[in-house]
Amino acid sequence: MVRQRIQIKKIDNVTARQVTFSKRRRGLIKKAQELSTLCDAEIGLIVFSSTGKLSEYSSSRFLSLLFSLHLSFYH
Amino acid sequence: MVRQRIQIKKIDNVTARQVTFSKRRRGLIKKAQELSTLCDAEIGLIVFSSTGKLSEYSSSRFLSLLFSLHLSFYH
DNA sequence: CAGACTATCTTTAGTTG
DNA sequence: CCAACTAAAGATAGTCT
Repeated sequence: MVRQRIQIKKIDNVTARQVTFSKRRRGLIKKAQELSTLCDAEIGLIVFSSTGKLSEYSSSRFLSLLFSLHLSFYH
Repeated sequence: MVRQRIQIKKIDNVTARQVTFSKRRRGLIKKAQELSTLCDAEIGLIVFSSTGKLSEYSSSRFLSLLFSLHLSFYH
């Protein structure tokens, strides 16, 4: 996306992959936050990195919304 | 983000909010796909619009990964 | 290995059809 | 309501420290 536009395929170099992961994960979460705020949407996002680390984002009412859906499913 | 930089707060006009929602939802899912591919990450994304519509994205092995975790949690 | 920088690419707000 | 366009803002690959 820059200097040279990159191809969207797995980055082989482990270090480069981790760097890109941390930059883009931040970007993705920011975009999710913005969409949630601008459009009043409820968003849940879960990311497992290839090294097994977990990242998550959920908008303020996402989890309670899920829980309500869960309740209405069972009752 | 453009012409005039917008503030990140809820868009009042319903039509404008829906248009922005559909543009940005597409962008968000694209970014999620790219992160998954580039960095070999497993990603799950759930979006409830303010009108109650559901959108989702999950990378190829995300759901089976969740299911494995579920199994190992209960056994 | 984490942060700062920046040239360049991508996304998108506003507009028009 | 949808799609195309475009100028401007935002994201980021590569680099350097």
